[in-house]
Amino acid sequence: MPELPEVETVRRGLNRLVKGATIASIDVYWPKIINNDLDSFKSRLAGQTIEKIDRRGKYLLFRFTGGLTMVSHLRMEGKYNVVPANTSRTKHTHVVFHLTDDRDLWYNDTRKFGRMTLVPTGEESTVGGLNKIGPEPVADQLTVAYMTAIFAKSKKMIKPLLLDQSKIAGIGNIYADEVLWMSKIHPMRPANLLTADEIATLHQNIIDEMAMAIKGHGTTVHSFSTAFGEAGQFQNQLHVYGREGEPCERCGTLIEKIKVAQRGTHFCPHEQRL
DNA sequence: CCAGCAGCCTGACAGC
DNA sequence: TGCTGTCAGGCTGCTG
Repeated sequence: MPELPEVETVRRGLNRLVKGATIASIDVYWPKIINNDLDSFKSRLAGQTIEKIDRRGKYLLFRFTGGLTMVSHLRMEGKYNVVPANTSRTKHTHVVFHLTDDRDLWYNDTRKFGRMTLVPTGEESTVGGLNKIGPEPVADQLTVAYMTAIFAKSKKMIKPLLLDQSKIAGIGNIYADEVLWMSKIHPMRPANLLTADEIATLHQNIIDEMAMAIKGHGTTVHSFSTAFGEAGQFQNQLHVYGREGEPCERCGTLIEKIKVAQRGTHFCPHEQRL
């Protein structure tokens, strides 16, 4: 569930299902997922109530009574589920939060890449990538002036720059390809060579695409059958991601897939020129 | 500063 | 069928 629209969909699902719930106890089956001392993580959360779940970029912020925040990053495959108490866990259930209302909140993660960190509320900006995270991709926080300034300073290729969470929060591999196609910009173009018109177009497309994807409840690439984010419909509205070999919707040229900065990258070689 | 690459993990899929 | 290599929506840390 990785990019911002998917994480936002999970956040909304969690607020609907477990806001106000109280943790009775916690079982952890893959300790590396917890960045804190395990016993302290469990004992500090026992008895705490979930006030709400916030989000910053791709990070979920569970706000607890008692002034605690649990920062949770899903990385590639992390998922939350709510199940009846004592449901037998699956091979990919690595953390179980037992709630006091006869339900369990599961954290499932096939590849075990996700991480959780418990900190005093207000200190979440010390956690991992949150200490240097860029503005959210919404109109009142991400401005054309800001993008113009950071692009002018960088000769890096535009795609890896869009994926850099310290520059703009929340964009991942799917939406980076999508917004570059919409903006007719080659993914390998050095950022400092974008024109003012291209930056303005890209800025608008980033904001519109994120909003549209949230409205569509995110993108579901693999067909899983559980959890909150999986009602995602936005995969039906992708223009280039996963469409290599298919004709570009605008010009008919076949979409190509290449590697850019070690990431699979889809683009139209006719319209997206270097 | 940057680019490149290994590492973290498991599962799905293509090709032999 | 089984084996091998590659790939996957992310991020960190190391190297040159």
